[in-house]
Amino acid sequence: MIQTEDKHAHVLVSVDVVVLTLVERELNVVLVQRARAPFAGVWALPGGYIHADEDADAKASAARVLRTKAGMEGAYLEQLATFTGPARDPRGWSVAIAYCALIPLESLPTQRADLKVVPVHAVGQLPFDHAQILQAALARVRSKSQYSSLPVHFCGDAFTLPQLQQVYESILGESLNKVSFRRKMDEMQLLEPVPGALQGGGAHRPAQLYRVRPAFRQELALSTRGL
Amino acid sequence: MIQTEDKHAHVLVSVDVVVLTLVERELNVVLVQRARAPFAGVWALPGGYIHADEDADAKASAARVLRTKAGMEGAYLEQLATFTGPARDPRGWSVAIAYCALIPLESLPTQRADLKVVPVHAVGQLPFDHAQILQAALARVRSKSQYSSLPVHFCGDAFTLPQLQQVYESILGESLNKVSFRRKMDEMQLLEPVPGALQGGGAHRPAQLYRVRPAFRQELALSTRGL
DNA sequence: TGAATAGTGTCTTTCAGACATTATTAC
DNA sequence: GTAATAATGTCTGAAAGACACTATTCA
Repeated sequence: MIQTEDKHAHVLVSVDVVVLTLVERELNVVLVQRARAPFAGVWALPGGYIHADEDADAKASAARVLRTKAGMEGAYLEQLATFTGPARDPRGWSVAIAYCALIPLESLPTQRADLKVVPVHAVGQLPFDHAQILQAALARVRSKSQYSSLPVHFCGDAFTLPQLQQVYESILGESLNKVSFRRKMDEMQLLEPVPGALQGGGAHRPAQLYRVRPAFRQELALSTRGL
Repeated sequence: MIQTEDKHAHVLVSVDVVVLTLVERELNVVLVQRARAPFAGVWALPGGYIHADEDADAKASAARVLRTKAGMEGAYLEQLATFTGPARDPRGWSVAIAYCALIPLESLPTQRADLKVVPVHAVGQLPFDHAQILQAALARVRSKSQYSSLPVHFCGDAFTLPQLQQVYESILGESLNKVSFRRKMDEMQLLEPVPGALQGGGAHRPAQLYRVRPAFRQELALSTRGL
């Protein structure tokens, strides 16, 4: 490394992940108890340093943080924004590359004392600028849910259209027109029926089960005019 | 700084800025000639290191880079995304916080030999991953122009509605319905007429001049259903 | 007066939401 | 059959686009 670079080039860089899930129609966020200073013992967003020797990029760092600090695999991950400045971390000028993860409740590990799932409206104080990062994640998810397939990542492998509509309604905080919702889902060509699979169990007509088409497992589908 | 942090915490961090402007209805990008290695003498996106001792955050770093390396003040700036990995910079694992700047052509400095303005379709090879960053900026600008006031930042202080419509059409690459366009501009409450100011000069009816309302000089206005 | 573009009124088409109807299950 | 929800057909109102017409300037 050339000497003249060192003056400015290197600042503290970490990744922080806002893991969101739906619990009883409410957005919840996953917090972990910090193992070390600063803020040892405090509940915070899962985060960690970039490991230049093993991470292919910051997204890989975020995935590794989820795996090692929250025992979580396979969540949908997208970069949110990067938060910077001298005040956000007591150790000095720092950079946090924030990611947003969406995961079905069933895929969260259970029985971990260092993990908790909290309704987003009931999250109290958070260390660093994690409250601001959480707000940015919520704004992003609510905004993208208006015109994209993002919310399917809160569902498991197979789900019914009424279930998916309820997921959208929970995120957007408003009820949606059933006919319009189905028209839009159809237009996006996001889903395919699971052949012969119906979800019964109630005293009523069973619903067709659907799954996300392979093309949209990693990519989002967009609807031109919203919803 | 605690010893155990140093192993992972510090990686090379810079900001890169995609400065876009409209030249004769074409999106153009500002390139600067790099003064030093790596890629000394090569045309690239303006970029530089974060100065932890003087920058309030990465956005301030980006503004400083524009000021010092491109002689540019007052451009609209928004964070684009952060690009990371071991391969993007020959010096090793690095982080580039990319910003997107929009500026009217008239506000660009002239007569600078180390600056050039290139149509985005005619940009050749770029060093680092700057081609990818440029593509991300173009996708962002084109996408946001479909439903927001973003394109007004390509216009100067006062402009006519036909001029603004042409700016939108240039970015989106399609012609827009005049009546609908004006309805949308009206709904967004983005503009106010400059009292008594008309733009004449042609052999036809002169057009009313408008300016962006103060509330939207930094914030974007959004249109619910696009355009 | 004619050519050119600005600005507006109005009709048509398209799309989203409301409502109603049929389908299928458990009891 | 009755109750309950799934799934779909159809009508209505709102919004976007097409088109035409008026307004204002210069030559």
